[in-house]
Amino acid sequence: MPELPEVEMYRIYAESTVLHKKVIKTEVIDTKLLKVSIPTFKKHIEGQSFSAITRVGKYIFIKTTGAKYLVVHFGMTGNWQYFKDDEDIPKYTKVLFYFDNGFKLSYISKRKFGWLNLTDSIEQFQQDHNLGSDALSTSQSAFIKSLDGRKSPIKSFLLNQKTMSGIGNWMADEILYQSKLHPETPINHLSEEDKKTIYQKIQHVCEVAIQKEANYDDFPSYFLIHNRKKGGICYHTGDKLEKITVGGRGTFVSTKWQVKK
DNA sequence: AGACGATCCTGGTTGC
DNA sequence: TGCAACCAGGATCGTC
Repeated sequence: MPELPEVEMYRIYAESTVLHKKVIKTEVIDTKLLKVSIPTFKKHIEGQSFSAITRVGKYIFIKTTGAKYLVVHFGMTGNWQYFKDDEDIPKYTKVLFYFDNGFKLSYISKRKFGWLNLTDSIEQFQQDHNLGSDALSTSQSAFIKSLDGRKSPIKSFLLNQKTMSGIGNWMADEILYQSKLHPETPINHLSEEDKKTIYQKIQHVCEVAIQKEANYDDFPSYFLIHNRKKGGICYHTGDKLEKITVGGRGTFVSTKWQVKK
């Protein structure tokens, strides 16, 4: 699932393929994934070049030489691909960008959970959509302060993009596994030490995942992700992982390793 | 305001 | 083997 590290890879991919290229035409194959009308979309994208590509959480913002930014979210099965020959058009292509060098960029979405949008500025978009700062650029003090007065399970908070963005389901499980904390632990039961640990593990998981280019197989062996499946075993205790639901999401937990407070 | 459950969507997996 | 039922998940919306 594209979470912060995967989306960072998509950003780098776009930077090395479509940055500074001019869009001569767009083709919207599935209008449902477009948050603006097709005429508005075409008006602001066609004829413009992509001048900068940044990422906040799981969102990518492509600055155009026009007035707007193109906002891209990949949902749970999204991707994009740069290609030239028509026969190479990827399956599940939903939107196509044609460039003046003959290449195309396909926005791919298998389960249609992603979308494209336009915005005047990144800050404006963050305000309008309650999108907090990127997990990698949130300070420890801001993170700890944002936990004040909350009682929900810590995992639910990590999944919430409002104060800190980029963490999705597998990362939340990974962070809490490495923090040795049970995902259902209420925030108000966490010690100051726990909060610091969680913050550090957020940074650690993000950094390692990006360094390994989001290839799960290359992650260190103590990472939960290798065993995050039915019948998976805890790396530390050798016990079978439990599958529970937290915040409405499937959650893997090693009950002996991860303390519930 | 914060918490929480339902909803969207469809390919892949599981179960009979 | 074939088909139906279920599952996955991020963000959003409505409700308490």
